[in-house]
Amino acid sequence: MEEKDHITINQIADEAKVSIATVSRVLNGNATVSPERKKRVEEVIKKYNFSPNALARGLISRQTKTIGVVLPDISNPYFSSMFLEIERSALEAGYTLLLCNTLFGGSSHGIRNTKEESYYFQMLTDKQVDGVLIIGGQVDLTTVDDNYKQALKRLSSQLPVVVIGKELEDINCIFIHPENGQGNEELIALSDYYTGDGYSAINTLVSRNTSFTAFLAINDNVALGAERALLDLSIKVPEDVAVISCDQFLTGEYHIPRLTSINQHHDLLARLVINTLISAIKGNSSSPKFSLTPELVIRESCGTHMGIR
Amino acid sequence: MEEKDHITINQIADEAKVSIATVSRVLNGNATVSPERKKRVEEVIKKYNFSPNALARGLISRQTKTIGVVLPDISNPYFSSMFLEIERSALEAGYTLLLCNTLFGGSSHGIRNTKEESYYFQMLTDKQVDGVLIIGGQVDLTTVDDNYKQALKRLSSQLPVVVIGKELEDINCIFIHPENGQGNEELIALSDYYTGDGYSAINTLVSRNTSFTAFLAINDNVALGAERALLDLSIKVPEDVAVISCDQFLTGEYHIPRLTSINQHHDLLARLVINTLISAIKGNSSSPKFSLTPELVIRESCGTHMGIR
DNA sequence: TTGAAAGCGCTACCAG
DNA sequence: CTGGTAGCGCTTTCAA
Repeated sequence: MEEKDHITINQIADEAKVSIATVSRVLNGNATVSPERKKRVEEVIKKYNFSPNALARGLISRQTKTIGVVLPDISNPYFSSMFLEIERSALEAGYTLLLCNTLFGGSSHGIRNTKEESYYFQMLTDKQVDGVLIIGGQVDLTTVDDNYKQALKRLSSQLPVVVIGKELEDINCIFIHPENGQGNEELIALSDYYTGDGYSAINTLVSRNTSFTAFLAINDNVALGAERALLDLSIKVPEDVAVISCDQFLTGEYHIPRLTSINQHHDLLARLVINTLISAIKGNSSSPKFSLTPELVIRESCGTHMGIR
Repeated sequence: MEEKDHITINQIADEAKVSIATVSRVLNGNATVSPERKKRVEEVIKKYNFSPNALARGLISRQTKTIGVVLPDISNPYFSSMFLEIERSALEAGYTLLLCNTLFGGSSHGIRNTKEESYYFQMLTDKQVDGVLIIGGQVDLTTVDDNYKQALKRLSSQLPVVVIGKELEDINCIFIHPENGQGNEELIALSDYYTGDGYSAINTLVSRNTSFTAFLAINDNVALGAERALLDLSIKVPEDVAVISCDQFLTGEYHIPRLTSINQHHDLLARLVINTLISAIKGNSSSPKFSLTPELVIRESCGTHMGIR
């Protein structure tokens, strides 16, 4: 690409016949500048469509207005819907998001990254993000890898970190963990977030010769896989087995049969975590008190339209 | 958050008893440093786990190793699968991605951002990204908004931009546009990428009193909505109408009925565009020659398992 | 091979 | 209210 000329604060100052300090002042609007000079500067800024270099700014102000988001897989509706909510709140507060998919546990598309979490953590600190949001991944494991703990500990010793996941001892992050999976614990056979997992979960249950009349999936994808498996086994939904999901995506409404879901208010959770992080960035490091009451959204897949319950 | 001490190249230099220039040299490994000094510096770096500030680096080297990705909606499987592929290639080349969802046309979750494309473009240039990748959105419209064109023109006059979308005159981007929607043009009623669009498309077709025996959806979500609509109208899939999608996601395999799809090799497209952008960043601005031949993946929804074709 | 020093573009302090 | 100036942390000449 050919050399593009770029305008700096110096050229604006020159042309407006003021010092760069004055240009900086009108740019930031925090100090008082005389009306004439201000107008002159603003005109030149507009003329060249000047906008200050965020690197130089960040270097001195020590904030980049950028937040790192680390999650397993953005192609999973659970994470993408969270991400969109997070992005919206971040935007409102003037932040931009650096997204890192660790692809921990693989992805729905068979794509794998080779970097581990610590790589992303380092990169994010190098780029001087103002804070990091971690959604699931390693932290969801029963036993968390020691290297990961080390990396997370180091990360959180350098900047504010909010984690959606269960608390780890001796690590200075804000952990936010909505209570999932209460009730209906009779039969559990799930391992992951994907369609294939729902499919094999049903097969596992059936091969165990256990009998069940309801299936609670962690998300819509898993529910879809389960329904497919049930059909393949000639088990009818919802006559023989009711299927319930835990997502609240619009597609549930279009499923055949329409999916009954538990609304866990992911949107609220997303807003909660990003706002917590932003306020931590601003110096307020208290953990938020919250409670998100799950809510059942009844549709066909649990059998209510047939009078079954 | 309490003040975190941060280590700089100066402290490394002090402790290793060399100049900062020497530390910089071992950091970058481009100039020769005597073995003893090099070892000394490396030890101190390791001791403090030092990693250089990317802002300072970017300010002087004029590259941030960051790429902006602007797309309508990451919660749409088409975009998220592309994004994952893009991210993988970017990572391999040492780049990080700044993701911007314009939510142009709304999102599958009803979330809307209030910023328009030009806002993201400005932010990306401010943050000195090395290049920008634009996937769909405004560029997909029949008539592109003038403000958008202006913004895109300005953006591409400052840094390399690769666009997946149809070419716009007089704008210095690299446009890459896979040929979609060839054949089967008998009846078109689609407007967008979402499940609801598929649902209403079917209703539109039916209300027009047109008769059709096949429905080609732009993606799996639209196909799902169409199937639901057909069922609601007591039209059987695939007996009465065959449904075909253009995605290649794993969930298609689990649909009821299993979705017949056209594989358009989005993964290859993703790799193509990111590699094109990276090579443009490195100074090679030629448009790539390519052809992606779509491939039909036949499953139940088109009726083949019943001997229909 | 090495260190001193001049910036990258900006903010914020200091005098005036 | 204003301009000069000292850096932010780093890379890269330029001499030695």
